[in-house]
Amino acid sequence: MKPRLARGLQDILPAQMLARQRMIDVIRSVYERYGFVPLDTPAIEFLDVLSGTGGEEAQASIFQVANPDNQEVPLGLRFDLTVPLARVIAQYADLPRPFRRYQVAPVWRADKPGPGRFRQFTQFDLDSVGVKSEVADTEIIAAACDTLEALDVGGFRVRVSSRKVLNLLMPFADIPTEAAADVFRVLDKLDKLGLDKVKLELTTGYKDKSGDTIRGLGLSSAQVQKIEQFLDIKADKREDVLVQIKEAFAGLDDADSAIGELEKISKHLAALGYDDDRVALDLSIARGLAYYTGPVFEAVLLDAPEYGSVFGGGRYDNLVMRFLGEAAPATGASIGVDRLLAALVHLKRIKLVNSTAQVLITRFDNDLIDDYLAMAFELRRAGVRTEMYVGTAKRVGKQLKYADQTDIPIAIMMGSDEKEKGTITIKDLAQGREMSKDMSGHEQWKTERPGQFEAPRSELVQTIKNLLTQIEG
RNA sequence: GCCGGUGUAGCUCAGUUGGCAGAGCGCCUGACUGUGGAUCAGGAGGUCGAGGGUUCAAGUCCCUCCGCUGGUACCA
Repeated sequence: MKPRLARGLQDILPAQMLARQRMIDVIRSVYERYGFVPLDTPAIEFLDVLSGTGGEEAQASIFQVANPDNQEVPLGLRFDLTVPLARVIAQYADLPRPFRRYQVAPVWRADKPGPGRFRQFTQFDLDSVGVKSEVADTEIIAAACDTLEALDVGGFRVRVSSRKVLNLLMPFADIPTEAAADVFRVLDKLDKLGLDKVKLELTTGYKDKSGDTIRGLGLSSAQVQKIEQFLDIKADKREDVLVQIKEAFAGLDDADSAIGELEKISKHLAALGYDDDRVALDLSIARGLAYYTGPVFEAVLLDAPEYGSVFGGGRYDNLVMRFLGEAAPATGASIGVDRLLAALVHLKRIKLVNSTAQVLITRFDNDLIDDYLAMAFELRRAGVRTEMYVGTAKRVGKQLKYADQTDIPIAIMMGSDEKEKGTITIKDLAQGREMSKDMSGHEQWKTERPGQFEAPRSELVQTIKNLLTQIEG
């Protein structure tokens, strides 16, 4: 049997897993600071529970699971965390409302995999169910900002739009409402394709590089002109954008309430200190749009825009109705954990390391094994993450190399010399590596022993703790 | 899903009109029997993605499948 994985699946090896866990811990702590509570649901749901919203095409990208009890009732793997949340809301009538929950879990989509796009990936979701007010949307957007800041991602921008405001485009450009989904799907490509191609796709269509025919929507030039006018609505300041929107859509039905929503969110955010440089109003984001009903937003990293949206969400007031019959207003956001991690590694804002241990105790002399064990457990009991070398390499050189390869910063050595003196030899591997750059030959290396010093055995814990604070700054 | 590119050592890749399977880095061993770096000397490591076909002969040409990749469609 050849070891292999099915298409679009990946293993997450320790170095990446460690970075990812740290990321998840940070996100969780931000969400709990907002008072959100955790939820978990099974990976497997009834297929009809999953596929209700999207119709038949939606089913195409659901992984189906054979039902061992009844083949007539098929099962599937969840493709997001929002639909299971809607089911939970509808199923547990006595859950407190508002229900504000976070959930981090893998989801599956049987789409074509691409770079940074897998068939199993982990989402970290945050949702408020049962709140109609814009305050809930504001909190979600603020939490997105706080999360990105806590993750130290560098520059980012949250772009906020609104499904309701976008809907105004239809009467504004005199386009039938049935065409809305198609128009938005095309407009969503603006970033990727540029205005010229988008215009072609709105009207006559064109042939792309690979020779594929892109079907046009057949809009008139007057309609496209109106769309262009709409796309011209942009400004650095949220207030200026709001003024432009109001001007453009004055007099249209529902314009006041749609715009009012955005205005309130913008004002709340301003009061909290989330300024124009972090949160912008930008009508060019459409976010798939399928189940969104109100404000929508997404966040991009300014230094890695090619990674696309790393954080996105919006209001979806009708999703729960499917199960419940009554409306349950909801708003939320989702982080693509693996995509964000990939972007941060790319930006060198996360360093991948291969070990959890801070200290490696080398096995210098097998007769002293009990001394080594004693040191290891002394450090562990003091809270220092410690590994005693348990591999087969007898030579200390190899053991040090192992520490190097696994990114363990400190090595401890104790042979009979030290034992007699009551001391230990401590090596700061990173410092030694740094100092060795200026060394001429092996003799100097041997005599100077860079990054290495002796300390009394009795002061083991304190010495290591001091060195760790020094290293980890 | 559709159109194209690509697959050779752990990694990055070279490989001529079809004619003995290669390099750099990494890894292992030693110089250095109490020390990760550097230097030097050796060494291991490949069913050339898989299967089939053409040929005296296939990494090289042809077909099918799989993976990766660029574009496109989809993305609840």
